[in-house]
Amino acid sequence: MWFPIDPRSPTPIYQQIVDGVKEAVAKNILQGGERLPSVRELAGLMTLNHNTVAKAYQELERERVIDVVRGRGTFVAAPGSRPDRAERIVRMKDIMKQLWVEAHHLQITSQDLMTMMQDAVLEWDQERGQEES
Amino acid sequence: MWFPIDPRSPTPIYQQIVDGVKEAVAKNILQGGERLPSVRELAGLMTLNHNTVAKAYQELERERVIDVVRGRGTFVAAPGSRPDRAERIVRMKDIMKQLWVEAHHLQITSQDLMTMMQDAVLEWDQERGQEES
Amino acid sequence: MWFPIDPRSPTPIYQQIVDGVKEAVAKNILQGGERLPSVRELAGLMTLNHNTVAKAYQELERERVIDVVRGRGTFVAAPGSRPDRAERIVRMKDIMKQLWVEAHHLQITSQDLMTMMQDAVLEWDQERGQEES
Amino acid sequence: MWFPIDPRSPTPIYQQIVDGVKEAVAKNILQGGERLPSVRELAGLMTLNHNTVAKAYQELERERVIDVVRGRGTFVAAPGSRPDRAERIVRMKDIMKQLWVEAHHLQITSQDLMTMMQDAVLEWDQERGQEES
DNA sequence: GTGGTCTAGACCACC
DNA sequence: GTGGTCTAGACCACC
Repeated sequence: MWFPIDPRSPTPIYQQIVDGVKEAVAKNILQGGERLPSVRELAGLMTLNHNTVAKAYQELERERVIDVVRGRGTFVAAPGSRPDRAERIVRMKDIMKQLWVEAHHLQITSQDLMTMMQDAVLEWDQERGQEES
Repeated sequence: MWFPIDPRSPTPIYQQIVDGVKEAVAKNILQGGERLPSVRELAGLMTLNHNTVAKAYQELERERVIDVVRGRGTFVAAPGSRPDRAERIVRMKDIMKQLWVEAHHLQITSQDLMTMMQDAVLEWDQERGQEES
Repeated sequence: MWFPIDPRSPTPIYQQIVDGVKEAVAKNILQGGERLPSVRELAGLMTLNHNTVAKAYQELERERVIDVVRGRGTFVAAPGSRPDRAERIVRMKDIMKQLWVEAHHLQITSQDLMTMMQDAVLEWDQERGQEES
Repeated sequence: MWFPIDPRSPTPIYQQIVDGVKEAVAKNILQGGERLPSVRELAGLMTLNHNTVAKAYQELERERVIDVVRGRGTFVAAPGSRPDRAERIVRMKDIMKQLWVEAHHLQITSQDLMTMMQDAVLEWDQERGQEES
């Protein structure tokens, strides 16, 4: 498990961790049931404050991406255990709209946008396939 | 021209204005050369401080979405005058990845994602078409 | 005589006129004694407010670049009639420093800066030579 | 770190801070990784409002001169992390032309201009050398 | 403690 | 009238 942290980014560090873990899960780099490093381990590895990592884990647990089991450790949630579908669908529409707005400012037609998206998705799906257990 | 502002959102108000104007331009609700309300007019209409609106307009000018002519007013930029393509392409890939990651957490297949995107794009393109001058 | 005006630039329009006239004089496109268009003529040609042009001419007269003769017209000053040397030397040092600072942020060595400057100066001197009366 | 602020200058105060920091970095008075005073510290030292300093820091971050790490502080960027070369080269040509135009109005020959520039550059390079770590 | 945002209100340059 | 800047002071998220 690894992902880059940019301390200079306007995105808070804890959010970058949240995004990084979610991406790793989406790509199957982290798989259901797999153990994550403890808060203090990860903080050590990334030279971050352990409060920052703890906050990221709390957010990931709230989003049902991971399960924190007191005294045992932190694990990637089984895919079945992630509901809050409504919230995510709203969020997806939001991201789709952002994408469409940016495309138009770039003077990219909707058709070209769909092609670009298709290509990118194929690429990420392949990365994901390679990690398949 | 109108878009809702949520003062309690974690997204800063000035950023909501930036996003709102960019969306309106992408949807052809605001067209090239069209005049925007003055900083103080818009502030009055939205019951915001003029500084907040001014900050939004400055950001929109930096992104080449609008042209600010001191002493005269603020205008939607002609489509041709918006470069910084490289920066926007990077941004688009970023948004596409976010979308793909969220989809996987929702257990939406890439194929379903493409279908949802297709539908949404059709819908927005239609809204845009209706505003065509 | 011609130079482009960018109404979108943060540089005030009257300042752009001042800069444009000064550049034309430095390049010998405008020569000592030559008549400039009247305030209203130039305003008409450039579709600007005549107040803007008048302000530019006032500034050019203050800097002794032009002579405004009431009832007769406006003329490029003879080279001899431009003192205020002290003020200009201060200004030159200022511009030189800006140039040096920008170069360092660009990671251009002072030696390369001098070479670039040499090349640019040769080019402008040639343009100037072609206009020689 | 120090530079004078002239509250009556037409150059906005926040821009004077931007210019001052950039000059200090070019002169090695501020070195890569070095911590700048916090927004409120600098505001206190200069008896300015913290918003004015914050605006300057935001502009310096946009120009990649400094790194702002939220909640931690503000640091001079490593020299490697400053791209936007194209934009800066355009800006340099601009400044070079201004210099050349001013020189001609002062009736300084191009040759004398190059000599003055050479001398000034030597002087600033020496200041810079003395700060070398 | 760190930077970021926002309101309120004043003042300025430019048109 | 137009946008831009600045102070004063409050409040917020993040470390």
